[in-house]
Parts: sequence; structure tokens; C-alpha cells
Amino acid sequence: MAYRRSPLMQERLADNRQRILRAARTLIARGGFREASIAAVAAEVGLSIGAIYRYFPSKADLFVELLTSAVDHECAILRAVIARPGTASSRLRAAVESFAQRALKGPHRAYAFMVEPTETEVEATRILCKRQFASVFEGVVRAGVRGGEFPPQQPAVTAACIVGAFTEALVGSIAPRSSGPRRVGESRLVRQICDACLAVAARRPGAR
Amino acid sequence: MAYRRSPLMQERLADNRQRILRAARTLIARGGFREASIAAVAAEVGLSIGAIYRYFPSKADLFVELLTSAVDHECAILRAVIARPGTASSRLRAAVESFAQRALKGPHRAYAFMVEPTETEVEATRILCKRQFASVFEGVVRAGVRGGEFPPQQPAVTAACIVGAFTEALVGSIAPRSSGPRRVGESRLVRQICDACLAVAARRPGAR
Amino acid sequence: MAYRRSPLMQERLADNRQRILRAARTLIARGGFREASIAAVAAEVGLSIGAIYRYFPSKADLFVELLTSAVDHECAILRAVIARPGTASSRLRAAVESFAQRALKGPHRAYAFMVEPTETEVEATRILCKRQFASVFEGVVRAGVRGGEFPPQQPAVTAACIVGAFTEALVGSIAPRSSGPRRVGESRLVRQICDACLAVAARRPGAR
Amino acid sequence: MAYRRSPLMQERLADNRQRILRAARTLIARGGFREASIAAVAAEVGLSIGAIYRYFPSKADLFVELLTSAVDHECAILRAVIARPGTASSRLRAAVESFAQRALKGPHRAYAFMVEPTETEVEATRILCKRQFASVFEGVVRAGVRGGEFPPQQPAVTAACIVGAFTEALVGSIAPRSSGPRRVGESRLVRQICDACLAVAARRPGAR
DNA sequence: CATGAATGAGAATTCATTCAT
DNA sequence: TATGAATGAATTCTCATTCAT
Repeated sequence: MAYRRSPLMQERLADNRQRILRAARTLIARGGFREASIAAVAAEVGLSIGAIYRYFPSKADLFVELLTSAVDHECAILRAVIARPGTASSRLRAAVESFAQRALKGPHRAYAFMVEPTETEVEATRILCKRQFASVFEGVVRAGVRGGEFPPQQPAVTAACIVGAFTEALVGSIAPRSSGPRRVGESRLVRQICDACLAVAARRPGAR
Repeated sequence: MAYRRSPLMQERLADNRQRILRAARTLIARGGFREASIAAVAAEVGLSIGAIYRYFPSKADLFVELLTSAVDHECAILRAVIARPGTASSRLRAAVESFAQRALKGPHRAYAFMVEPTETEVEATRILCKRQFASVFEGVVRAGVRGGEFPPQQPAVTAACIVGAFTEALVGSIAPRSSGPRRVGESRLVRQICDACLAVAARRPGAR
Repeated sequence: MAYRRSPLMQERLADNRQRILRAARTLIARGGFREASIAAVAAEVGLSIGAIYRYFPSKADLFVELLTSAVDHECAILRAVIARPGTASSRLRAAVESFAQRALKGPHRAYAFMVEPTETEVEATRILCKRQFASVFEGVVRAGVRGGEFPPQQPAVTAACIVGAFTEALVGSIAPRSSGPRRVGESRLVRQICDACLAVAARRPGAR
Repeated sequence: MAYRRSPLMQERLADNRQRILRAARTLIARGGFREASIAAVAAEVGLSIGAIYRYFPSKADLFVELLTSAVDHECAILRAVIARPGTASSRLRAAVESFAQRALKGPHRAYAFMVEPTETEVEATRILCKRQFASVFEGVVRAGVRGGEFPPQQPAVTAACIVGAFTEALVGSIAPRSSGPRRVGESRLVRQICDACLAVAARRPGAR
């Protein structure tokens, strides 16, 4: 006698998880983690506060998943870019360029994901994510070393340096309130960042 | 006329500001900004909450000063290192090495100062600090370019990449709870980071 | 679909705003604004502190609304009294009498609303309220002047004097802790106050 | 062997009480009671916080005395004005005019003394002060009644109405933030206020 | 006798989480 | 099963008053 959920409704329900994540992303893009209270997320999705807790056991869990999925997504894109044929150098450059261009599109969001803090639990996840993120780059570097394109090195360290380099260079021109005058010349910025990252991988070991 | 403070008391009073800053640093090192509530700081110094406000008008002021002084101190050291005679390359390497070695001593602290987020006001200060920090490196890079040691480039971007590279490489292996297994080989890590940073400055402009 | 609130709950909820206002009024009547901390109000309603903030964004807002609604209510009554047919004199007298009789019922409350100071924001509202209040009287005075019943004058000043006169005369015999012996003869007091207010409006310009 | 206080110093000490009161008055004139914390008063006099407590057992006591002395002073002036020869009417008018002109000179201070709130203890004093203040006016009114110049009435009520009338009319154009456009025509305002107050005393009893 | 650092008891406000309906 | 009102603990900040020196 009860109403059956219409397929549409069913899809909507199945979708709720995604919609919540999407809403959280929107809020973060709008005003950083600080603006993304559970109440705000609920309002943004059009669900009740309680409903959020039906899908995520705690706020931390929500944000952990958010971070994880964002990084997963980003990594997938980068892996695809890297999988294309070409030298390690060209693929590394393409990956950095790809990331940089996306980050410059949605500054706030990139900032939050890369840098802005939250609860301890989320923080821990961010570190894991960064590692995962770095490991994508580690892949090309390692390939380049194997192929003799890059000199011997610790690819993990190189990858960390690369990720750090472009993050910092982007965040510097991205961070909130940094209504910088240097917003111009994005394409030049991107090129320089790519050069820098490539140089890190292609570096020649220095003096003892 | 008036009572003179006993030397002991006088020292204690003059010291309180420093003791508060020290306590805050301790707490930050222990658990990040998150653990450093005014109440916690007060407890750590052995003062009342109200007493903290005799020395700092607000929590933000306390942390801003903390950050500022830490960065000032760090910058002074780096500037001294950079001021020594030698090629731009050797001086850049020396600066990176110097920073890296210190960061590896107090990982948590470095993390909090470089990366961990806090209130908006402090965050804004961090951005300024990072710029100041980067400008030190920008100096050597610029010198190297002028001297023909490094190719033409935007020193500001290079400096950001360098700071990002070593921060990430250090903090990545350092971040809270990351009781990593890779704690080994610190000297090798430092060497690689130095190589990477030098490479960024000495890079050859790429394709396109 | 969703659970429906029981009518009882619904009423309770709809009522909470009013209950909070009522509680605040009670506390003010008991001990002035000073006794009406958010905590006290919460305790009086039987809600948690946080709950108050669901209904009012800040303490100031609560009190501003309290003041505004009290004055609105009072003004509505007075306007009704004034709207009745009759000479300007009789209507002015009726309004003052009406107010006086009500004020004598709830002395403390009248005191708090007319005189007791609070936070700046509320204070600002009180000034607006007083003006609104005075403007009601200004209306009759102006009518009386137009009709030749009262001599030419600045109705705004007259209204302020009238409001001041009856407030002081009432509050003076009313103010907190003034368990005065003069509580007697209320009807005579009211009559004298009415006479005084009428005289202000009907006054003949003096020397100079 | 101890240093003897120089006469100058002695005077200074004897004066401290007055200097503290003066400082408090200054602060109140500058920003109302809210700005007059014990620390601020101490700073203004150039004494230590502790020293204030040597002269006044508590903050409330300080402000009570402040209020009392201000009102005493004001009353003395008014009494002198009233003591001059002339009809009750002319003397009443002169007193109101005298007060009004002084109030318009130092708006903030008058506001604070007449209206702005403080601790309960001070509040009680304000009421006493107002009564004392009113009793000065009560005097002339009574004289006028006795001399047949004013009709029979309760002089206490009349006095309250008079004090209320001019206070309100003045405070209305005086209250903080009321950067009113009507700051003009002060002499006209004063005249109207005087007329109103006289009318209150000279009123004819109205309808039953 | 003076000093002013220190206290400590509030005050307002925020928000993740729970639970009666 | 969904709701969102209610909770309550945490946090920052204020200030009159005390008391060791």
C-alpha cells in the first residue's frame, strides 16, 4: 500500500551521496572549508541536517571522502595524460600543464584542497592524498630514469619536489585575498612552472 | 618612592611575553595550531587566560607574531648564508641545505608554520611570510641571472617553485603522524632536495 | 513522506520565539536588562543557550526586537486612542492617560524600556523607538495647531517634552528599588500628568 | 631621614581624589560610561590601578560619587539662579534655560549623567540624584503656588514633569550618534523648552 | 604607601551531533 | 525513514578586584 519510489526518485536517492559531495565542493569553492558547515551543506543540497548523517557518519568522513575523490579524479586525469605516447619529459610536462590549467580555473577549490586546514582527521587524509598524487608523478620520473632520459635519482623525492613546486607557484598566485597584480600572463606562468618541474627531473646531481 | 620589583620578578615579567610565545610554539609543535587554544597556552605557561591578554590583544595577534618572528628569524639566517661569497649556485644550495637541516630538526613546527591552516587573519600573515621567505631566494636567483649563471627567467616564479619544492619534500616526509619509515637517509634527502632546487634555477627554457 | 510534527510540538515550536521574548520580558521586569543574559533567558524558557540562537542571531537582535515590538504595540494602542473623535486636547489627554495607566501596571518594565541603558546597538534602537513614540504625540499636537486649538509651535519639541514629562513623572515614582511611599494616589497622579502634558501643548509662547 | 613631601607633592596627593573624579568625567564625556573602566581612569590620571582603590573602595563608589558631585554642582548653580529676585515664572524659566544651555555644551556628559546606565548601585544613585535635582525645581514651583502665581498642584509631580520634559527634549537632540540635522536653532529650541516647562507649572487643572 | 601583573568569574557565540516525533 | 530543533561543550575575550613585592 505504500508508495513505491519512482525510478526517478530512486535515482535521486542513490544520487544523494554524490549530491552531498557536490554541494560540499561547491561551498568549498565558494568560501573554503570554513563555509562548509554541515548545516550549510544540507541547505545547499536541499536535505535535512540529519540526512547528511545518514550518508556520512561524521563531518570528517564527508570531507575525507571529498578529498579522496577529488584526488582520485585528479589522479585519473593525470594518469591518462601521462599514459599518452611520448618521451618522459613531454609526458611530465603535459601532466604539470594539465594540472596547472585546471587549478587556475577554480582557484579557491584548488587552494582548499592543497592547503587549507581542517580537522585533524582530514589533515591526515590530505597527506595520504598528496602522496598518492605525488606517486603519479613518481611514475613518469621513474620511467624517465629507466629509459635513460633522466639521471639516476630518488623518484619519490623528485616527485615531492615537483608537486611542491607547482603547488606553491600556483597557490602563490591563487591564495584568497591575494588580489595580485600578477594575475596576468597565466600562460607564461604555466610555461615557467612546467620548465621548472622538468628541470627538477632532468637535473644533474650537484657537488657532494 | 615606589616599590622596586625584585630582580627575579622583573626577569619573570620581562620574560612572560617570551614564555607565552614559547608555550605557543611548544603546543604547536605538539599538536599543531589546533591544540593551541588560548586556554591551553595559558595552562602551558602557568598563567591565567586573562594574563595572556595582557601581553597580546587577541589570539590572532599572538599567532601572527609567532609566525612573523619565526619567519624573520629564518630569513635572517638564510640571508646570512646567502651573503657569503661564492657563485649564485653555491649560495642557493647552501641556503636550501641550511633550511632543510633545520626543518628536519623540528618537523612538526615546520609543518605548522609552513602549511597548517588557522584563522583567516593568521592565514593572511602566512601568505605575507611566504612571500618574504620566497623573496630571499628570489634574491640569489636574480643575482645568478644577472651574472649569467642562470638563464633568463622570472625569479619570482622560480623562487616560489624552490620554496614549494623543498617545503613539500621536507614536510611530505615530515607531516604530523607521518611516523614514516623513510626517516632514514636524511643527508641523502637533503642532497637531492638541493640538487632539485638548483636545477629549477639553472633550468633551460623548454619547448614552445 | 516525512514525519509530521504533532500539533503539540508544532505549537511549541511556533511558540518558542514568543516564549523567548516573553522570558526576556519577564527577566527585564524582574531585574532590568542586566539580569537578562542569554544564559538567564535560556534558563527561564527552559531551553539551552544554543537554542536561543536558533531564533535570534544575536543578543542584540533579541533585545532590539523586544524593544521594537513593545513600542510598536504601545504606539498602536495610542494611535487607536488618538484616532477617536474629539478635540485635539481631549485626544491628547486620553493618550497620555492610557499610557500612564498601563505604565503603572508594569513599572519595572516601563523603566527598562524607556530608560535603562544597554548595549550600544540596543541603545540606538531605543532612540529610534522614542522618536517613533514621540511622533504619535506629535501627530495630535500638529492637528491641534492646525485646528487653532493650540498656538503655533514646533510639534516635535512639544512631543519630546510631553513624552519626557510623563516618562519622568511615572518612572520617577516607579524606578527600580524605589519602593516609594508615594505609590498612593495613582489616579490623582495620572490626572496631574495629563494636565501637565496638555499644558505643554496649549502653552502660550513666553517672553522674548 | 625620610623625604618630606614637598608642599607641592602634598597638594597633589590631597588632590588625587579630585583628579580621579576629573579623569572619570573626562572619559565619560569622551565616550560614555562604557569607556570609563578603572584601568582607563587610572591611565588618564597617571596613577596605578591599585591607587584608584586607595581612594575609592569600588568602581561603583567612584561613579556614585561622580554622579552625586555632578548633581550637587548642577543643583548649586540652579539654586543660585533661582535665588535671584523675580517672579517664580521668571526664575523657573531662568533655571531651565541655564541648564539647557550647559547641557548643549557638553552633550555626551549630560547624556551619560541623565540617561546612560551602569551598575545597579549607580543606577540607584541616579534616581536619588534625579529626585534631588527635581526638588530644586519643586522649590520654585511651590513658591509660585504659594504666591498665587501658579494654580494649586502637587509640586513634586510638576517638578518631575519639568525635569523630564527638558531632559527628553535635550537628550533627543543630544544622544550619541544622533548626528541630527536639527542641531541648528539651538536658541529657538531652548526657548521652546522654557515655554513648555513654564506652561507645566502655570497649567490650569483640566476636566475631571 | 604604591604598583600593576595576575586572577577568575562571566559573557557571547558557534557547531557537530543526537533523537523525539 | 526523514527531519531539524535542541543540546552542550568549547572558545574567545573582558574587567573589577586583589595582593606579592
